Amino acid sequence: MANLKQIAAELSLSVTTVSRALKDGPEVQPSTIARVKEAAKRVGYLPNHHGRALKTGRTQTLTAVLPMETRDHLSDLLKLPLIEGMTLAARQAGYSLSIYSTTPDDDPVESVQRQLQARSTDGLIITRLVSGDPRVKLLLDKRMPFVAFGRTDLDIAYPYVDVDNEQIAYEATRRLMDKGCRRIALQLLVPEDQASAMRLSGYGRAMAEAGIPIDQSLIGHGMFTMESSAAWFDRLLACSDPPTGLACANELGLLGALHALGKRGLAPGSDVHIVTRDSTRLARFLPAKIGVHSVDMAGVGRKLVEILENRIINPLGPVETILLKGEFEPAE
Amino acid sequence: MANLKQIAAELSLSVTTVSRALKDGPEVQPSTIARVKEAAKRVGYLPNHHGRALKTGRTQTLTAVLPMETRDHLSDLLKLPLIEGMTLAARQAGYSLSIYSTTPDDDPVESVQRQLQARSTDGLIITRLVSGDPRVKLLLDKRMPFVAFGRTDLDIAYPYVDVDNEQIAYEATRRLMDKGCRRIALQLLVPEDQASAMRLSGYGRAMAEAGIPIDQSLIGHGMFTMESSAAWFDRLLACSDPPTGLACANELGLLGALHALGKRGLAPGSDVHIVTRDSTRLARFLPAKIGVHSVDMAGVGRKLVEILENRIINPLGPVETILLKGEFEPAE
DNA sequence: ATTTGCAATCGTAACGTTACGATTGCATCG
DNA sequence: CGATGCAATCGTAACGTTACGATTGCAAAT
Repeated sequence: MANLKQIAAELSLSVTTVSRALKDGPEVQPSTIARVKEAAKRVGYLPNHHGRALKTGRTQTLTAVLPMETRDHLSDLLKLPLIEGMTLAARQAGYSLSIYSTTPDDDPVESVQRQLQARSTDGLIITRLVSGDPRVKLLLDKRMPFVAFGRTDLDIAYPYVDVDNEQIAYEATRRLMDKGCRRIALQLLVPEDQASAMRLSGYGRAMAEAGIPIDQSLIGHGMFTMESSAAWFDRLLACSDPPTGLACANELGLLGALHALGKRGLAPGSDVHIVTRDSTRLARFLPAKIGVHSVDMAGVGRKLVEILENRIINPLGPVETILLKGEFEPAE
Repeated sequence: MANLKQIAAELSLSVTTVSRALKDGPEVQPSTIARVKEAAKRVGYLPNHHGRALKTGRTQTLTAVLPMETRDHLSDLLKLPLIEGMTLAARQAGYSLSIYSTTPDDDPVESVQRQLQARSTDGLIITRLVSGDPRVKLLLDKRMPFVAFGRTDLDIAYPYVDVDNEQIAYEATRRLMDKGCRRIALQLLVPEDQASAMRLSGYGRAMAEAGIPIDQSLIGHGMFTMESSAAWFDRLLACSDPPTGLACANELGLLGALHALGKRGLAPGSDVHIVTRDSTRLARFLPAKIGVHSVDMAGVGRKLVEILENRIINPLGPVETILLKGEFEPAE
């Protein structure tokens, strides 16, 4: 493998000059730069990542910490476009992206701490923020560049990209009301999950405006998988006063609910009106009338990387935040 | 950040001894080892990744090259469990996993070459093999440890994990015939894609056994997205002699086809029998009778990492290959 | 008393890069 | 003509780690 030393020897230059020439240092004569670059190309020189990292402290690696909801790998599908968006944007910016999957058994704070201490990454992307998320404080304290997908309820400025879950849930609930629904079921993940909390808040706002009291039994927690969603919705449908509307947490929640409906011979769009969030565009292709809030997760991924990159380059720069409105698409 | 030097200074030992003690070197007195480890723990020592990598040439990083089928991030859903399986297994083995997404515009060989030259990874996971895939020869030549998800038609031994697509497609076709189908449509990706080639071969075998001539118009290529699948199947259904059976390429192909069926008011399981491959377990939850070949992609991811790890540790060891049978699950 | 053998530890160099502070050669100025 | 300034380049040290070949101290053997 070619290195600076070899190129230097070949051209009777110093390693320093070669190093500088390759980054167009103003101290080097243009003709020398050209000679060096030609030689570098000829011998197929590529800078050694680790030599550089050791010297500069920069690794050109970003790390995304992604939680798996369940132990057996059945994760929210939005992660796929998110990952693709992040990896592509990272690559374009000259970074490589490392995925750190965590299981429900992992302590989220410890996962972050490990990344911090090893100093093997230039920046961190954290997701699934919880109320008062301790990772935010930790990362700010340690001055590790990071960006969050999602907000939390802390009174600190930090960079994030988030979807306006409150607004989306509000709108979703309103749509269902427009269809005549008054008993509206809502899927959430866990109460600590800040996105779920915001969704609950938006749902509550819409219900309050309509003067409908909230029935706690219609609010489902732990809707991580198709199985849990199906079982939950099946129970609801079996009640004496079953829901006529449903706001799903995500694609998996939707599929589970449809399964429960199908088993009872009920039709989505007539017996029960359904609205869901969707990032794979899957909901649109189901043979069922479903209202869809589509969120461009690949775009979120790109934005996350962009903000993180700025953070790394200029740690004292303005704290960028992005709040995306979901786009509502009525069923055809 | 704590380093060997600091620990050495604190204990009045040499850096060498500290380094050895931390890896339980037999040259170091047990009591010294204990002292060193205690100190390391106390100051929160973690080895610097880049110092080590520079010295040893090992990076403790694996890279998975994953192709995006389309420019706009709508990828085969099997990638999600695959990624999760890989990242978890990599983490357990002490590696971090880097995802290198490629777009249809990227040259696959060049993508691999870049990884090779930068020497920033200990091993490569390549996927979506094509006929006579040049990457296999390249990686063997350059002695870069790698493992493939999928086989190719080269007469060289190399490590891989693959799904028996020939068998799955054969079985799928047979199932459809058992339902009485004779006009059976088949979804493929691209002709070069080796998995598609195997599926075509299995389909052909079943058709030949049943004495049914193959109608090329029933074989759909480019079934990467729900859109393309829907459009294709819609055209087929409009024919004078439409298919009564369909073997889908994957979840997205299935959803697209269901969409086309739904638009025409046709029912899966009666008007058209459907069989699909599934790794997200999504197909099982659709309100439709669908035969499912379920493939445990998280398991595939784990196996890939396992084999790659062995390859890195012992490059001259036996070439491990794994061929997974798909598990057929009839619709309930 | 000197040598030998061994256990425990050490010092140095090296991996490839970059930052910093020299050093050189040459033209220009007073 | 000697001093000054500048452009171009250089040498060295350092990042944190590990490999290799010393070196030390001490007990046992000659």
